[in-house]
Amino acid sequence: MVVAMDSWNLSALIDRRQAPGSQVYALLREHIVKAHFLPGAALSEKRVAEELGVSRTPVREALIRLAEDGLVNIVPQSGTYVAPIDVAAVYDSQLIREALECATVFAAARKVKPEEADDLGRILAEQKRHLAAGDHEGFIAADDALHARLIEISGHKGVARTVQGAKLHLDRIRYIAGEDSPHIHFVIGQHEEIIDRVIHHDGRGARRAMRGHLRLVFEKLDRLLWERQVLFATGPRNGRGVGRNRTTLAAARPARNAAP
Amino acid sequence: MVVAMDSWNLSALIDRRQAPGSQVYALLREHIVKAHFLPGAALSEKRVAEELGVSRTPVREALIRLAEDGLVNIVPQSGTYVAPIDVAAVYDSQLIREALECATVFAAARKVKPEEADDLGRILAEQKRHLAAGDHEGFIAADDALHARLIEISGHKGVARTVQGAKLHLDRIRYIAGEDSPHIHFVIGQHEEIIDRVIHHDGRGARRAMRGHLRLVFEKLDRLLWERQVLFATGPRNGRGVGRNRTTLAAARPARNAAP
DNA sequence: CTGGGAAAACTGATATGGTAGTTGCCATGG
DNA sequence: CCATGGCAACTACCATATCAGTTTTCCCAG
Repeated sequence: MVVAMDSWNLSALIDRRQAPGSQVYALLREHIVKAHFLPGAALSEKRVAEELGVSRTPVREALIRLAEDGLVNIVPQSGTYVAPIDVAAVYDSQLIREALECATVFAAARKVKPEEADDLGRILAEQKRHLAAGDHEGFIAADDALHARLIEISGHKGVARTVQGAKLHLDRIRYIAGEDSPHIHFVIGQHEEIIDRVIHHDGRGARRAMRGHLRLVFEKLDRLLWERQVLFATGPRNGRGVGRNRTTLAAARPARNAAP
Repeated sequence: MVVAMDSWNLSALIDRRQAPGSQVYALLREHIVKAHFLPGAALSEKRVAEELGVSRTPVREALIRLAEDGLVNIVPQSGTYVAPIDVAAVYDSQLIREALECATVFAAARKVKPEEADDLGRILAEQKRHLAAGDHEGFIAADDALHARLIEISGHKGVARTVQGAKLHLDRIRYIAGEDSPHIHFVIGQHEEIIDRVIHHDGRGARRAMRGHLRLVFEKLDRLLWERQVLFATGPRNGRGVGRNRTTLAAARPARNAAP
């Protein structure tokens, strides 16, 4: 049976001095990506609103945004459920990330300026420091910062947003997988090579290094995806658990909204 | 002064049998992309709701989605305005589209199956027919269908969504530009080459052809972008027109929400 | 006629009430 | 014991009311 999940531990309450809307979205997204909310869990507007101490309106708006990100499925007049990890969506996300980060790093190698090169070195040093200190959280943050900075240097800052959206689905597995150490040092080395080639305006080399880097990172996630495949969704899912008794199979559903 | 734009001609009313929410979003998006709403125009929740005969709630939700697409700017406690055509965003969109369509067409050449090849030929024939008949609308539709089908064949159907999002900003200029004929025939020829290479499993060739195709299409838009640059926004914009009388310049604004 | 300031009339943001639709439980009949 | 019909409790969806902040307008003093 489904785990009760009675306690959501949403004690990190909303700061009423700021607009609750964006906060609710960010909070729920984090909980879903970090697998605090398991796939299939129901996210009732009413309950979330009560738990967070806000009205249902901002909660509803947050859920709509999450549905666009593909993190929840909104079934009209039925419920909103945390989306299963869609294997196809994960592969799509990997393709998107690889294509965009390779394209931007190529451009970055052309446009990079000396002070930006220094900045890259600084972020990498920081990441090494976090690795040595065993600060996993900081390591991840530095990793994100480095990749984002490379995109920014390419002059296509807006692309970072799209990459971020794709990364959501990759991060969901990443958090389920947990990070194991052996790959980590490879990551540092690869970052070094990418930055080195960018600094020396070697666009093709930087692109090749980036592609290798992203594929190595994905390799582990891909293995996990197959090992625990049964946990995830491969085709169109009906959101609810498998426990149906006798209702006609919900094949012909109204599908009034265009939820992805 | 700003053009009055008293008549919005939103006579295409909402079908109350379906969920209004998605309809409002689609309707507004179309009007913005097709430049029926000009950049800078104010989209008041109240007025749009009255004009469409629905409540303000679904309108608000639609505006939030449009803001995520970068088509409108929501300024808290002030108003929602059609976003100027951001030159940087257009270049970002072009990079995204090129990177993703090249990556997917490469994959499509590997995976394409005979019946899919036939399908591609059928779509192309249809496009030729529309060109001969001077059916511009149909021509565009077939163009979109062809590109979408290629992405689908690659096995990364979800990527189409991201491409569609990027294409929004390109389409905005496309509609302002209007299509002139000389390029059109090049387009057909390039489509032929892409399909031909995909069918013959020539991934690299298909990718090269796709890149050339997308760049040629963008070339004209790019020229227009520079010719009429003054009409668009290059930096952070304040949304409102220039007609301010005496209020202190809204530089230090609360900016409570994280609108892009 | 000009400048300033207060109030009214907007705006989006949030809260809440009512409605249509779906699901699941439970009594009922085979 | 199992299958079925229906009711009750849920859901998301939309409409409406209220709130807080901004902008505009307009009147009056100088």
